[in-house]
Amino acid sequence: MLNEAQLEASQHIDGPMLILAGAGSGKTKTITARLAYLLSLGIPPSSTLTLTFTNKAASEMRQRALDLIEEEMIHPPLLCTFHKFGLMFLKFHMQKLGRKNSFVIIDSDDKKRIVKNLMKEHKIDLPLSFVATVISNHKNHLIDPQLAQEKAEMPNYKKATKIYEAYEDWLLRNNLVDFDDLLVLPYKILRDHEELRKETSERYQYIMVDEYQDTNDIQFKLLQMLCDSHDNLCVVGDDDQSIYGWRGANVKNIIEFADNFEGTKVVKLQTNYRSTNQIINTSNQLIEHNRNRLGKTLESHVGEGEDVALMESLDENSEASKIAKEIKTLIARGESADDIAVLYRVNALSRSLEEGLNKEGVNYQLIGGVRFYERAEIKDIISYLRVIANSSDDFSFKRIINKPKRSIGAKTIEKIEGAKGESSLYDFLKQSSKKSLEKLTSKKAASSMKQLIDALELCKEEANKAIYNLLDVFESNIKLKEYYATLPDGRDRILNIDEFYGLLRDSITKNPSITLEEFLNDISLQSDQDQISGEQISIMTIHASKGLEFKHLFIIGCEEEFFPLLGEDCNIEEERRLAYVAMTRAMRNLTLSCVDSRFHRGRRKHLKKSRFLKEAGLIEGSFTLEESSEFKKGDLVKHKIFGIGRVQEVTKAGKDRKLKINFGGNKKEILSSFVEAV
DNA sequence: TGGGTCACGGTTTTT
DNA sequence: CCGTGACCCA
Repeated sequence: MLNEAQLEASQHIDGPMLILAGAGSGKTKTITARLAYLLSLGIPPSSTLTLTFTNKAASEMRQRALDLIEEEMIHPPLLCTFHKFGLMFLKFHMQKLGRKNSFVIIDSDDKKRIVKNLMKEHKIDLPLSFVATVISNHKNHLIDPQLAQEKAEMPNYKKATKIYEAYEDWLLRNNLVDFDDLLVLPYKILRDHEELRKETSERYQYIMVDEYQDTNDIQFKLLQMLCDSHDNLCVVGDDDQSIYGWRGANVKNIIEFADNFEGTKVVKLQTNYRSTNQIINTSNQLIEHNRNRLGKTLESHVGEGEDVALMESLDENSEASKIAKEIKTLIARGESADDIAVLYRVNALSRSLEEGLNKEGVNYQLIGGVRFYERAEIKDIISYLRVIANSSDDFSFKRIINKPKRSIGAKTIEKIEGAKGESSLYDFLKQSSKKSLEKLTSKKAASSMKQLIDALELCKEEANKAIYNLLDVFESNIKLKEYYATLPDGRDRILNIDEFYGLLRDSITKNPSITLEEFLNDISLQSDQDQISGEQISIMTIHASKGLEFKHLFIIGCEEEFFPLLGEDCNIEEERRLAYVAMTRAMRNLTLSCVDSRFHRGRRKHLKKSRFLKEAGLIEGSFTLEESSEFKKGDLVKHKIFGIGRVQEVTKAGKDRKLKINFGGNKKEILSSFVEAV
């Protein structure tokens, strides 16, 4: 049954609509109801498009929508993530950019490795994350390497844009695309092809977007293109739950939606069906400290429950053991394990928690962390498969050329790269005779390279004719499992490899006509939530908990520095939204936990309680950062002699504070009483 | 080429 | 603390 606002939203047909849906307000229910309503009016399923943030959200919605629809459908409505949509679009239209559609998607780990290699090659030494961000930002703002080069002023940016240029070139030559490309390239194609733009937007007459608060600039632009011939765009989101600013998500998209789309209908869903009064009140109190928001107050429909609990511990070990014990009690009481979760702000906190759970014998599953597809052995197999699917992929080829060991080291690769000219490593080796390779390198290396190519050729053949047998051919020719068996932690690795093989066989069974390329692209779009399955408690970062709910929830690490996580460019409002998201995952019991000290990066650190605890009304007291020191990191201050500078570090000095201040490159340590705020 | 030791630096979050 | 990369010797 839908409530009044939900019904109103679900029965709106034409024109733009913004659904402001608070946490637990039946957002998914409303969109799926709307989708079902549109179809019941006779709108063909194929002319709807629903875009989500994760695969899990997409499949959940698909299931729920199909449940609402009576008749069988030949073409179910298209429901997928933005990136998946981009991928499908590129498969059809990549040639419009003069590129092949047999490309393979690289993940962020690959991207980092490529950037790293390029930096080495160009003898540029900058932080990897900085360069990666510069590249991503430029791509997402449609600034090509040449323009970036012209615009860059600071030397570091100039250097970074050089890498940007080399990186784009590398992707192009190796027939690879990264995550950004999946959105940027479709946008460029639509922008430059009016006919196609018209055709595409006419095809998708009704577009819905979930989690709109986390869309970025390019997604917004892409949506504009898709709405070229109509304005039937319905977006759902909650500005208070925008937590991906660091990845380029722009809260403005949702805050200014009504300004961007004329005649927008706005519906607010403010009744919460998930959490008790206590949880909602605490969360509301917290989020009211944010200034940049549209403003809404959630009301609980569940009624009274237990108070939000605060757990204080001496250190991370006693925190973990207390939580493990409470969880054991809950389970003994008959609660189901999959109703219980523990959340943390940073992955680093999972270790002590895991130890505590293990000690108490609590089964858990860690969502995220070192991801399955990023394990070395899995990446190795993926690299093999990539080479089999796409012989231009030098990056993957270099990863596998000496794994298992074939006595092909850096020297040999260098020589081959020097000789190969324009063709890819693989093609070069394939075309060269053994004799000519022997002239280039050692006899041993030449013959093992030829052997490798022969084995891969066999795999290629098999992949094209009977993909199901590929793995057998692969294993008997490459013997990767045998190699891993010799390693110290070989047993786990073999298990992972078998699991991966199982996955591939599984998707072949589900879709017998799948190509290797399709399989590879599918797995790179997989997200962490896809692995959740019941009977174990879950532990994960707050980001990974987006969209989920748990009856009993613990949030650990509620200390200044860890949460809010205070870093270089800390966005305190986003941290607060993150806390809000975390708290509103809880249905019945919410426990916030903090410790006096925590062991981190080899040191024991003394910590203050999180300001969020105070803001949420859970503790009294006057110890927040603002009150304990007039100045904090990032503040602008003025000194009589040195002028204006920025605070970089605050340390205690008796009663006073010592500030490390950067006066335009000139760094000084000064007592806080000698400067004033600007 | 490959295996060993040692110094260093770093993760906040992810499609 | 841990993992990576640089460097050295067999």
